[in-house]
Amino acid sequence: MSPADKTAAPEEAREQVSELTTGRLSLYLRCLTHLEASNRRTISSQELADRYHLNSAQIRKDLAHLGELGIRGVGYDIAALKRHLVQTLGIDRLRKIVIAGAGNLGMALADYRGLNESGFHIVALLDSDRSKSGTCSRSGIPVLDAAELSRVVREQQVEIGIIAVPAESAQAVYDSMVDAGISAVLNFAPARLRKREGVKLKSVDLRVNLESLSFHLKHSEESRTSS
Amino acid sequence: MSPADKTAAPEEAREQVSELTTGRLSLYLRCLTHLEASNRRTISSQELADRYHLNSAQIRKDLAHLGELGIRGVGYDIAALKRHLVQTLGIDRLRKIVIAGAGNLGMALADYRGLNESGFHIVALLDSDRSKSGTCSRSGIPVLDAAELSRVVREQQVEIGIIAVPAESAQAVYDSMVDAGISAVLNFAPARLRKREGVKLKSVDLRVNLESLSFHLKHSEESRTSS
DNA sequence: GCATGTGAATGGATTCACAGCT
DNA sequence: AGCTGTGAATCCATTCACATGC
Repeated sequence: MSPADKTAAPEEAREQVSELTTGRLSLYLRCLTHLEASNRRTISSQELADRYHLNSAQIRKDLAHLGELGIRGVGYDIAALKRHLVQTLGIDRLRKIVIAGAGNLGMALADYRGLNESGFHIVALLDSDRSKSGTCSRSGIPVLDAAELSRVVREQQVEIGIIAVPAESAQAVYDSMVDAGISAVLNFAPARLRKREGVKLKSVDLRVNLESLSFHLKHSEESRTSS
Repeated sequence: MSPADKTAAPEEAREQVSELTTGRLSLYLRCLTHLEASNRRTISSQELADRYHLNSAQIRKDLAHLGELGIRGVGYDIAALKRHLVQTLGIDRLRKIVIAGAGNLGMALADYRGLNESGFHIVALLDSDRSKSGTCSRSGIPVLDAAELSRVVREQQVEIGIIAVPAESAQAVYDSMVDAGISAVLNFAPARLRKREGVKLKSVDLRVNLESLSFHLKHSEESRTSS
C-alpha cells in the first residue's frame, strides 16, 4: 500500500480506474447535481439506476472506487458523494485551458458555458493568423498569437489544451502544446495524433460519429427492405 | 476487380458489427484516403498498423466483416477497399442533416467543413428564437423556425439530427426529431436522453471529456508528488 | 428488512499465433 | 516467402447474486 497511509485514507485511491469508469463518475456527478435541487438527502444505487437508465450494480462498483461511502440499508448521502466525486475527478480546484484555433469551432468552444463553469477556466484562444490577435471571443476570451503559447502556459499554469485547428496542423499544435508543458489534450481535429509519454490525449471526431450513424441508417434500411 | 462484381456477395454482410468496430472502419477509410494521395496500389494490414499506430490483427478482423477483400501474400487493394468501406458505412449516397440550435455550437457545426463534405449535407439550422429565422450561417446554411422541423424533414428526407441546444430542451428536441421521422441523432447537449426504439443515438459530452482529463491530471500529479 | 460491497459468472473485445492461400 | 483470415487465448467490462452490515 501507499508509503504513509493510516486509516482507510480517502486520499489514496491509487488503483487503476478505466476511462469508461471516469466517464461514468462524471455522469453520476451531474445526476447528483440535478438531484440536489430537489431536497433529498440520500439516494440508493437502485433509485439512481432507475432514474437515469443505468445498472445499479455498476453504480455501486464504480462508487466503491472512491471508498466505502454508502450506508447499508439506506444508500448514499448525496452531498457527501458529490464532494467525493468532485475530489476524485480533480475538479476541486481550477484547471486552466487554452484553445488552439480561433475558427468557428474554437470560438464556439470558448463561449460554451459548461466548459467555462465550475472547475475549468479557458484562459485564451491561440491562432497563427496574426490578424486575429488582439481580438476577443463574444464572451471576452482573448485571442493571442500562436507564438505566445508557451509563455501563456507557463505564466498562467495552463494544464489542458484543446485542439480546434485543421487536421494538417494538428500534430504540430499537439507537439508544441506538450513542449509548452501542457499535460492533457482534447483533440477535435480529424487526425490520428502520435501521443507523447505522460500526456493524456482524448479525441472527439465528428466525422467518425456521423459515419457510425450512417452505418446504422444503412443497416436498418436494409432490414426494413427485406421484410 | 470489376466495378459491378458479384462473387462473394458484397451486399449481405448481415452480421452484428459493434459501435467500436464502425468507429475503426471510419478511421481506416480516412487513412486510406490519405494513402491514396501517394500513388500506392496496395497496403498490408501490418503497414497500416505501423503507420497509424494500430494493431494489425484487429485491422484484419475488422476488414473481414466486409468480406474477403485481402490478397494473401500481397495485402489489400487500396481503391477497392475504400469503395467497400464507403459502401458499408452507408455514405455511398447523400445523408441529409438538420441541426437544432443556432447558437455558437450549432453555427460552428453548420460551417464545419468535414461535416458538409462527401456523404453528408446539412440542410438547415433550427431555432426556437424567432428573431433568428431567415438568417444564414456564414457558409449559407439557412436558419428556420423550430416549428418547421417536421416539414423540412419530410420534404427533404432528412435522416440525421444534431442536437446543439441547452440541456433543458434536449429531450424535447430529441422527441420532436423522432416524431418528425429522423432516425439517427448526434447529441451535444449535456443531458442523458431517453432513447426511442429504432432510433440511433450518439452523445458527445464535452464536460465528461474534460473531467476525464482532469482525473488524469489529478492522478499523475499525485504520483509525481509521492516520488 | 433493505441496500451496500464484492466474489463469481458472464459477455465482449483485443491480441496471439498459425493454418492456408498466392 | 509474405500476408490474410480466423480459432484459441487473453484481457477487460458488465452483470448477477449473496454475504455482510445498518
